[in-house]
Amino acid sequence: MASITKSYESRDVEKKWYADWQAAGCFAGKVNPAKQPYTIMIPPPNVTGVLTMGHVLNNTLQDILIRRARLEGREAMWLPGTDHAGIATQTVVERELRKQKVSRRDLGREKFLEKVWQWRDEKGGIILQQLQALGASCDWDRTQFTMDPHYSEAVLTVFVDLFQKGHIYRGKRMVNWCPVSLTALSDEEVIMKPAKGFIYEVRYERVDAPGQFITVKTTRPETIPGDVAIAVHPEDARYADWIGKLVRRPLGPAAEIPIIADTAIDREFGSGALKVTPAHDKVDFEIGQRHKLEAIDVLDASGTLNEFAGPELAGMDRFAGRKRAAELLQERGALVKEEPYENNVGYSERADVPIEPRLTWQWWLRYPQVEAAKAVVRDGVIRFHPERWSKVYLHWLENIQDWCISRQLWWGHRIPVWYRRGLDKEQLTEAELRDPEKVHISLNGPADKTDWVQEEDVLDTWASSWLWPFATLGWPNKEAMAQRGYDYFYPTNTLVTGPDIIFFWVARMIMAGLEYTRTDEPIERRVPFKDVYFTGIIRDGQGRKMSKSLGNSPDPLDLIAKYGADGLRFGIVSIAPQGQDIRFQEDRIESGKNFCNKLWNACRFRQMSGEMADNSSRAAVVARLDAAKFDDDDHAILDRLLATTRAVDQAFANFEFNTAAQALYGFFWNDFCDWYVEVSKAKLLDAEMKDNCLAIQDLVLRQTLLMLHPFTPFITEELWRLLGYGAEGTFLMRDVRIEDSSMLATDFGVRDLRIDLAAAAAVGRLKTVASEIRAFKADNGEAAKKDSEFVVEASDAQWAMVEPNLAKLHRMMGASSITRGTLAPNAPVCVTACGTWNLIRQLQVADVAGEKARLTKERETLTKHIAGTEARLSNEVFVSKAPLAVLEGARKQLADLKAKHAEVERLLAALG
RNA sequence: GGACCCUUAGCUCAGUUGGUUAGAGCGUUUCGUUGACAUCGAAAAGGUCACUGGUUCGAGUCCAGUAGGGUCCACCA
Repeated sequence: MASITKSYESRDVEKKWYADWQAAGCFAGKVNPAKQPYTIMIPPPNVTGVLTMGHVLNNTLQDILIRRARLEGREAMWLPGTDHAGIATQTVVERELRKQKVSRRDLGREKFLEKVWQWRDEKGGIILQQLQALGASCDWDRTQFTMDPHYSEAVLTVFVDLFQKGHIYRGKRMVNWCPVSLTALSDEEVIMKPAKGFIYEVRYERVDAPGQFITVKTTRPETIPGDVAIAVHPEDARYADWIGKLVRRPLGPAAEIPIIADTAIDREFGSGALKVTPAHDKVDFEIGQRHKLEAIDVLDASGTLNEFAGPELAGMDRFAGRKRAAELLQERGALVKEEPYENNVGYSERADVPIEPRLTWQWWLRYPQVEAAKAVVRDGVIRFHPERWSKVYLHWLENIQDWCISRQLWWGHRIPVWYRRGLDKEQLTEAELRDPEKVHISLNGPADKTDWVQEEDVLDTWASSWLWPFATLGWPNKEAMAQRGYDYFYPTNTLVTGPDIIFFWVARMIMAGLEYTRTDEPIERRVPFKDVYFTGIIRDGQGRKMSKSLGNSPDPLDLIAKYGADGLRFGIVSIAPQGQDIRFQEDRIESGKNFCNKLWNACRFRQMSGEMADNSSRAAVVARLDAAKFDDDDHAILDRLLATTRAVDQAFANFEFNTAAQALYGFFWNDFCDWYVEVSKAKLLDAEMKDNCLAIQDLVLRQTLLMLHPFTPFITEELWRLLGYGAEGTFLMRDVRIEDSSMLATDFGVRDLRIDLAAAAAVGRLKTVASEIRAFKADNGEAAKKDSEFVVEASDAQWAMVEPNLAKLHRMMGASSITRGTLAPNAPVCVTACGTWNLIRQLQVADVAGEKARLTKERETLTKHIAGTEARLSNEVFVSKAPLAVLEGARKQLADLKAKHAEVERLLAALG
């Protein structure tokens, strides 16, 4: 067996095992009726994406779940893939083309799409390779792309179906228009941001009464040429005699526009009058509809003012136009006031420019299954972790708006609608849209394509990714479904994602799942997943969101090189409490690495401590335990092993991964390494004790590696092999079943190894005493290592706790001798639960005053605690109401405190 | 305007049915290289758990309110 090196070098280990796992097909999920399936669908990253810290957290958690499920004997399948990410990808490729001074329109649609595909094949999906460096155990043979042929078929099938069911319609409506991407966006893609600007007070002169003005407040004077009315509240007394009169539009082509009354007007705002510009504001548009007003569009698609804005403004960008408009108004005496103003402006999520409300023809979806989608979350068929996100989810569904699913892009699923050639599609009525003579809607298009013209628009990317949980399993193609195990793997078990896409993706997947899967079966079989775990957002040291533009996100690959994939994984998970945002700290990643090194060295120590015995199975290790040789420490460590196993089981059940990681960290580092391994050093010198002690170490290490494997897969696989737990050709990740706490306990029962809890408690006391003595030594300027002489004045009961552990205690306390006797005069003294310890020095320093001060201080502390405890115990209501355990704990504590207090008193008296 | 979250040690944060003297990591200080590990060990200092009330024998934990920070939703020009 290879010997273990002095420190853990992650790089080679990671490379080797990942390749071996893949070669052995360890990641493949296969239909296996004998096993229970466990499925996760990766949230498909954008095909343009590169690995961020957010991905690291999210995918580490998925890998933890999937690896744990594998160890628990389930058929685990984690399906990877990428999303075609319409706008993002198209933008990237267009940017590259621009470097060559080519625009997509120069190329034309077909050629451009060829370029995009070429880009995807060459540079897309890097992120999936990066995930491999992280150790992600995805079933790579199943990798999906949302524009794979069969996936596209699913997307278009759903479109056609929803159209036929009447959920999809075409309508000319106000949309969020991105003047940079030149496409409509859904409400979810618009981010409201406070924007600093100006608000302008503009006056409009009455036609029938020159010299009389009505003023309005606006932040967008450049749209005044598009004004078609001024609206006031019908009950606003100030304007009662204005309604129905005409005023002159102060900018743009000359026009006289009416004063109208509408209840949408807020009388409190500004002057209580609103300029109505139906083409450029949602509210105005609605007012326009109600009053049958014309909508004058003064902007073109890219946000440039057009001829309807008048010759003074035409051709100007909207922001330049705003400034110019204010100047023109000023010149004409129409500008009453201009003051700085901050308001909320909608920005395009992708292009990060203010969106323009724009009136266009778009395709819309009335969501299906809204009520059912609410019910499954409300009723707990799908559980959210943390639960509070369900409120956010339900609130959105309560106020759901139709979804604008068309995008004026080329990269995406082209809408499967064909118009009869020569038809003006802008003029189609709802009835004509459903007339097969005029409009053809199908998967494959009309037979005679020359007679028809296909819709130019593509579908919103989310209108493909909402089918992810089942389209990836072959839906709707029966053959593909059978081949990919749809029946077996759907519904999936857990979705791990960020709360930021709860509307974009989570809610929509639930609706799609309910609409398209197993409609005749129970609801539990139709939902796309059972548990949704929402991660926190990773922030930088200053609490800012990590983003490319801020450059505050470390490159995970650098972190992997520096700390190892396992170190990174363990570090990030241990600082990620459920559902809380995470402030990234590199030192936590470092401590993940250090933990790996600790694990490595503990195993190294085991290997150096004695011949490796039969570790080939749990039973083999357990068979090597010898109950007759158990001492207190053996009981204590097995007790802690059981407790830790239980804690980890529980943490997994509750999706509390940081709790599990911390439990493992604390157990392994403090209980095992700092105590058990240290006391082992004395035992290993004793031939009688050695074999049993090593068997215990082997058992603890085995169980620890199993529990840690989902968190730190590489190092655990390596050590598993090095310590002989698994044979060549087998893998911890695939061929081993993890024991839960009850299985472990049963094992002990079979071997008649009842864990002695009193012994475990005794070790706890001994630890405390060791710690007290070490502190005592430090207080007295004695080096921890230095061989100190102790004389202990102890009762028989106290000495009985010390004597059997003398060998260990010598080592743990740095003592050359520990003898029972009477206290020496003038020697520093320490009162413990195991007697009063005297430190005998080579050079007696009679610091009576200092010793007295120390003991007096200790007595004060004790007195205070005694008083507190006595007060509680003398409270009758406490005694009658508190549970027995609490009561007894308090009594025991009081007795201990009093004994200690008496001893300190005695020592003080002796000092005089 | 509505909803949710956060406020605990110098820093970043745990603290899941209320229960002894509130924890961890990092940082700081002191001591330590005995063959697992200096990516380490031993120890120390450091907190009126944001504030004010309330419920309770008992509150960091439950309730109400206040202050500060954050997030999401919302058509105030």
